[in-house]
Amino acid sequence: MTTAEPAAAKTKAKPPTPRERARTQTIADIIRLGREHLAVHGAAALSLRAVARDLGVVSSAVYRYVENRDELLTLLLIDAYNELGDAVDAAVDAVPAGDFPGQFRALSKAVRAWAVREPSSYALLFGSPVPGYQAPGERTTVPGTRVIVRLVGIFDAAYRAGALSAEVTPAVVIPPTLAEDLAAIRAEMNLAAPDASLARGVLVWTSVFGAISFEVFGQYGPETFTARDDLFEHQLGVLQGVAGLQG
Amino acid sequence: MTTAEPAAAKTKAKPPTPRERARTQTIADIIRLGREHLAVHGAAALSLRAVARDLGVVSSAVYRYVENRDELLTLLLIDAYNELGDAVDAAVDAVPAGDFPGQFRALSKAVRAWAVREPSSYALLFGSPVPGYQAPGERTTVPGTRVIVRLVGIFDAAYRAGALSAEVTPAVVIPPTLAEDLAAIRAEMNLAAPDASLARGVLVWTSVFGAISFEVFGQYGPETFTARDDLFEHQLGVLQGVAGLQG
DNA sequence: AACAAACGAGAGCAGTGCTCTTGACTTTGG
DNA sequence: CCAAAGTCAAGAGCACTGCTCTCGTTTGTT
Repeated sequence: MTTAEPAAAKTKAKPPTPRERARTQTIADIIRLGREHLAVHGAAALSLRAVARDLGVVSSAVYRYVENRDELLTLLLIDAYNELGDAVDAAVDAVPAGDFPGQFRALSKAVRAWAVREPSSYALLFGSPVPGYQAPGERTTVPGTRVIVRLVGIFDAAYRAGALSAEVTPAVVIPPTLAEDLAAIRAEMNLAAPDASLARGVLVWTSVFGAISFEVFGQYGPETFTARDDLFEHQLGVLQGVAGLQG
Repeated sequence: MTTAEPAAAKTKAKPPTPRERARTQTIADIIRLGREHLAVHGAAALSLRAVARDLGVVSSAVYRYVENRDELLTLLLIDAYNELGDAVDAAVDAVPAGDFPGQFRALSKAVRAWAVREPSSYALLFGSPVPGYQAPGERTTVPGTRVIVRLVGIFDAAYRAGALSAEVTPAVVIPPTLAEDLAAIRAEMNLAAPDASLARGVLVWTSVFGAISFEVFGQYGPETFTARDDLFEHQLGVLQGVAGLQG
C-alpha cells in the first residue's frame, strides 16, 4: 500500500483509453442516478437494483463499477459534502473580506438553502446515521469538514482583525478538561482565538445546524412557523451576537 | 373524535377475557422486542420477521397484532416519546419550583442523557425522517410535544415570575411575519412572554437539540471532544444567558 | 492473430414486507 | 351441551432487496 511506484511515470501518463473513458462516464452516471434516487426515496431506500434498471443494465453489472451499496453511499456522501462545500465557499467568497458577520450569515444561509433544496442529501450527511454503515474517514473527513473549517476560519479571521468581542456575556467558566479539547483544536487548526470564543463558536456551529435540522426534518409542526426565512434570519442575528461578531 | 360515548359504560365495563389479556400481552412483547431491535440495528433495519423470530412465531402471525411495519414504527415512536417525556418530567419536577434556570438545565440534561442512552430511539424521533413513513399526527402530536411544551412552560413561568430578562442583548428586530407566528403560538399555548423572549426560546430549543444531535449522531469527530459533559454544560450556560434566564 | 482483461447477462441464494389460504383453537349463543 | 362464530398460527407465495458466481462476448494489448 505504499505510494512507491517508480514505473508509474510511464504507465500512468497515457491518455485514457475509450474503455477507461466509458468506465468513468458509467460511474458518473451511477452517481447521478443514485443522487436522483436518494432525493426521491431517501438513503435507506437507495437500491442498487433500481439504479441498474435506470441505467438500462442488469443488476449484477453495476458491481463492476461500485463495490457494494455502502460504496455507492460513500460516493454520494462525498459528492454531497463537496456540493455543500462549493455552495458555502461561493456564498462566503461573495462577501467582502472584512465583513465577518456577513460571511457568517452567508455561510449559514448557504447551508440552509442547500439543505432545503436537497433534504435527502442533508439527511444523509447530518441526520441519523445509516444503520450498519460506517463512513470511511480517510475519504470523507476532508470534504466533510469543509463547512466547519470555513466557519472557524471566519471566526478566527475576525478575532485576528479585532472584530470578535473578547468579552462574551454572560461569562461562563470553561473547565480545564474542555480547555484541553479547545487547546488541541487551536493547535491543530492553527487558531488564535481564546477558549471562550472557540467554545462560543462550537455552540453557534451546532445551533445553526440544529435550526436547519429542525426545519428540514419537520420538527417544527407543519403549521407552527410559516415565516421560516424570517425565523432563520432572526436566529442568525442572535447567534451572531452569541459568537461575538460585531456588525 | 369526541369523548362523548354514553353507551361505553355498559359495553366497555366488562373485564378483559383471557384472550384479550393474551392479545395485550403479545402486543406489549412485540413493542419490547421491537425496541430491542431498534436499539441494536436502527430504525431503517427494523424487521417484522426478525421480531417474529424472537417472539417464537412465524412472520405472518405478527400481522394479527400489528397492521404493518409502519404501525410498529408508530408504536415505537409513541413509546419513545413518552419515555423521553417521563424522563424530562421527572428531572424537572426534582428541581425547586422557582429555580427556572435549574429547571431548564435539568430538562436539557435529561434529554441529552436519554439520547445518549437510547441513540436509535433518539434518531427515530429527531433524526432523518424514515423514507416513506409519515407519522400519524393525531397519535403522535401529543406525546411528541411534551418536551417543548414543558420547556415553554418553564420559560413562561419564569417570565410571569419576573425571572426572564425582558431586555435581550443584542436587540434583534422581529419582522411582522415572524411576529404573527409567535402571536399564534402565544395564543394557542396561552403564554404571556413577549415576542423577543419567545423567539429566543425557539432558538434555545433548537440549539439544545442541535448540540445533542451533533453528539449522538457523531458529527463531532471521534476525537475532537473528549469532555463532552463539560462541553454540554458550557453550552447550557451560554444558552441560559441567551434565553434571558436569570440565575 | 492470440491472449488477457474487462464487461453484461443470467441464475441463484438469503433476506425483506406483505397477502392469502388452511386448519386448529377458543369463545359464545341457542 | 354443542354448534356457530370468531380468533389464531402456520405455511405458501409474490415481489423486492443485496450480493455472488459463472458464462460467453467485447475490447485493448501484445
